[in-house]
Amino acid sequence: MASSGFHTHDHVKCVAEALGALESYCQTEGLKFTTLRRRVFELLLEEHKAMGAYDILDRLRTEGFSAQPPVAYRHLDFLVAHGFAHKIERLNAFIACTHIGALHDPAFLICRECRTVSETMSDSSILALHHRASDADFQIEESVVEAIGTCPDCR
Amino acid sequence: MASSGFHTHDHVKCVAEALGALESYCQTEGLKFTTLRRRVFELLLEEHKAMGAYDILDRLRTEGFSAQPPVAYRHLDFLVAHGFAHKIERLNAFIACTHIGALHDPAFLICRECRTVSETMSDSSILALHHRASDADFQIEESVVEAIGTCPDCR
DNA sequence: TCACTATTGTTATACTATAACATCAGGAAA
DNA sequence: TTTCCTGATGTTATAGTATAACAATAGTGA
Repeated sequence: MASSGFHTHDHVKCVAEALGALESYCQTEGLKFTTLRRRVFELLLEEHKAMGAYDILDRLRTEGFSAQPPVAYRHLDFLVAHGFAHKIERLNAFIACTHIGALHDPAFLICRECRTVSETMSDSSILALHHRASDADFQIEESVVEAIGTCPDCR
Repeated sequence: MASSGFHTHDHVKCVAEALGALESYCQTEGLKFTTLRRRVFELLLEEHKAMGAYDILDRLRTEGFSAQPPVAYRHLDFLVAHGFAHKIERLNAFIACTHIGALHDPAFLICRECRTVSETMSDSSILALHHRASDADFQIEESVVEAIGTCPDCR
C-alpha cells in the first residue's frame, strides 16, 4: 500500500495496470513501447508526486541512460500527448495520469510541501466557465484546475 | 473602446480606475506608489493580454528604465502579491486583475493565439474540488482555473 | 538491398526566474 | 542635523526550465 492522492491504495496493482494500459495503447496505435518510454512512465508512477523534467533526467542518468534534456522532455511530452501523464503548470512538473483512458479535463490538489498530487476529473465542476466561454464565443480546447495547499501528512 | 475578455468596454475608464485603486491601496497600506510600480501596472493594463516578464523588461528598457530581470519580477510579484495582477501559469506570463478588491480565485479563458485573457471569478464553479479536498483533509490555499482555446477574433 | 519512418542521441541555445548584495531615498529618533 | 532604520531600486551572477536543429540508428516493408 502506498499513498495516492492522500489516501492509500494498492500501488503495485496501480502501477501494473498503468503500464499495461500504455503497452496496449502503443500496440493499438502502432507506437513502440520502448525501454525509455516505459522507464519514464515508471518513474512518474513510483510515487504520486510531481517530478520535474530534470528530476527524471537525474534518475535516467544514474541508470546509465543518455540524459540530455530533450530525452526527458520527449518522453514526458509523449506521455502527456497520449493521455498518460499531465503537466502541473504551477510546479513545472509532471505526474502520471490516474484516469487513463477517460477523456477528461483534470483537476489537481497539489501539496506545496511534498508535491504529492491528487487528480480528479473536473467534469461539470467548471461548467460555469464553459457557459462564460460560449457566451463570449470562446472555444475551449482544454482546461486545467490546479489547487495549491497542504496535505494532511504535511500538517 | 477596446477589447477586454473578448468584449468591448470603456478601456480608458478601466485603466484609470485600476490605477486609482492601486494608488489608494498603497496609501492605505503605507506602500509607495512609485514610478516603476505604476508603469509596470500600466503596461499590464494596456491590453488585456498576458505579458511575459521579459516583455515588460523590453518595454521598460526602451523607456530608459533599468532593465535587469529582477526589476520586472519584483514589480510583477508586488502586483500579484497585492491582488492587482495574476500569473498565468500556462503562459509563464502576467495579466492585470480585472476584479480588483474582490477576494477571489480566478478563472481564465486564454486565447492561445493572441494571449488575450478573460478573467472570471471561479467562485462556486470549483465547488466539487473543494468537496473532494475536504474529504481528503486537504487544505486549499489558492486555486486557479485556466482554460486554453481560441477567441472569436483569432478564428 | 533499399528506402522509409520512428525513435533516440547530441550539441547548442533560448527562455524563465531568483539569490545575493550594493546603493539610494525618505522618515523617525536622538 | 546627524544617525539610524526601512523600504525600494540597481546590478551581477547564476539557477532552473525548455526547445531547435541536426546526426545516428533501428526496424519495417517494398
